[in-house]
Amino acid sequence: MSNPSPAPSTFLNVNSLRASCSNCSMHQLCLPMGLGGNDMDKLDQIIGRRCKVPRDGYLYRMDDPFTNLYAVRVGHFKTYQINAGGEQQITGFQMAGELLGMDAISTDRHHCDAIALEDSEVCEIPFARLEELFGSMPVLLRHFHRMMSQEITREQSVMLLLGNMRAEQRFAAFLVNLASRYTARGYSSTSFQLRMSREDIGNYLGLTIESISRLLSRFKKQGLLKVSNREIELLDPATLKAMAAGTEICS
Amino acid sequence: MSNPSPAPSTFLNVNSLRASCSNCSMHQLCLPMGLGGNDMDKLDQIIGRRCKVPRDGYLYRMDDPFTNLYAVRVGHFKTYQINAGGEQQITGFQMAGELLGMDAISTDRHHCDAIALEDSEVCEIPFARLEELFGSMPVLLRHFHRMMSQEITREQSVMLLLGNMRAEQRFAAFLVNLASRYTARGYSSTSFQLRMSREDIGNYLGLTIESISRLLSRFKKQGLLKVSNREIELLDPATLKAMAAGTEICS
DNA sequence: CGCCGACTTGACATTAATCAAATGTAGTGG
DNA sequence: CCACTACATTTGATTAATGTCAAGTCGGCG
Repeated sequence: MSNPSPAPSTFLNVNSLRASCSNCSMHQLCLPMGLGGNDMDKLDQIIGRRCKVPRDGYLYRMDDPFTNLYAVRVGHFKTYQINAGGEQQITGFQMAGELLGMDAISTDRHHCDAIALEDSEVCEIPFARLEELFGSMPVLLRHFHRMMSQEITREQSVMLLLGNMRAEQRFAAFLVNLASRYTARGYSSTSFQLRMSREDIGNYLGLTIESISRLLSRFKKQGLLKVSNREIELLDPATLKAMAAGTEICS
Repeated sequence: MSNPSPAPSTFLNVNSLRASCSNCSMHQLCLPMGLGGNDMDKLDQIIGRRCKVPRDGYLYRMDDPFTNLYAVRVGHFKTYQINAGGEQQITGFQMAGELLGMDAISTDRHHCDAIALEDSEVCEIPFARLEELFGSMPVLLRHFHRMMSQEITREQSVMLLLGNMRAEQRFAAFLVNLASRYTARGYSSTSFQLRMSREDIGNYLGLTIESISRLLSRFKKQGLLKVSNREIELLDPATLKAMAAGTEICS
């Protein structure tokens, strides 16, 4: 519930390097997926600065005017909403190759805060210029639609998680989801570091920090994983997957 | 949890009338919003059949191949997900002027079931043909992006609701949301009929049918609303809004 | 009239939240 | 290297919110 209130001064630490999709290791997962060399060049030309965001720095804040989408190049982010009563809900954790800011298109203002979980880098994508490209680059447009659609289905999965799953199941689903995203990026699917605090995990999953801590202890005792601070090793991914899917035999 | 299992035979009851945006009362809320007469005609030309879907009939089912988006012309729908363990989560209730099927773009298969809550009508929008229009109709494309983005923000609000709100707050938010959508459609914001069962409401809000029933009784006793079967009259919308926002003084 | 499904209400159980310590960890300065 | 602080995490005891189970009631329809 309590907001960490990172220093608001650290907005964007601009790096004069221009971003380039062609030589970015994430281009198979990110916006330029499937583009030919020619189209890739055109996209490169509109992509703006490559920006560094320090740990706990804001990438953007709720109600900021919307001008850019951001693609995560390095690092991790969290996005969260706050309502009038001060209740906060983390709506996602974003990693390299994922797009931030699509929720702002509908009103031209950002609907959430985005904060870096570690020192990170993003590519700035001026949305107006991206729209100009759409007319002549159907492959780009199609992939952009897929990315928005994917965000919709991701959120639907979270709705299922928050609306119908027990604590244990939520947490298993969370771990399995992280594992699969790291796999897609060429990292180990069983060993990784949590970039977010227990509190952030709990907030995202609709649970308290104490519940997360207890679940970690229990999973460890059950031999499902090893944990040391934020370092995680999944010892029994199959059982975790079954728990997440709700198909585990008994409990 | 238990699925009503509507007759799967009632897929689409085709009506030979062609849909037309120009004379549809929903065009200010729906996909053609803001289009000039010329563009509207072009959109009309690609829009396929106008389809009737009987109450409890499926508009589409999970894993069906994706070819069309659907705009609700008349009636109401619900969409829901089911996971491997059989857990079900209603992800939305759609009314006239709202678009169904955007979650299918990412994989070319529908990610949820869509069922009519009453006898309804939709306009079929062949997505491949819509994409062809995007190149030459930037206004249409922009509005389509707004609609997808709006769906993302809607789902984020539901995440906040499911992750952080108490039962009472969730239900107030649900009622207030319905009221505002009816207002936007020119209907009363204080008197309307619930098109969905208590069970559906509970499922959507992550609560049980008993909780919904008790909340209705309590709100009635507190003078916040009148209820008779599915007929609702909001007597104190201001307090309901404050409850939904989490800004109500005490409880 | 009587049945059926949808809803309501009550009694009780359970899950996860809350409250309260205790412990661990990282960073800082001596 | 160590003491010290601030903060994050773990663990335990208790409570509160909501779920579960079990009757009942209501309304519509054949």
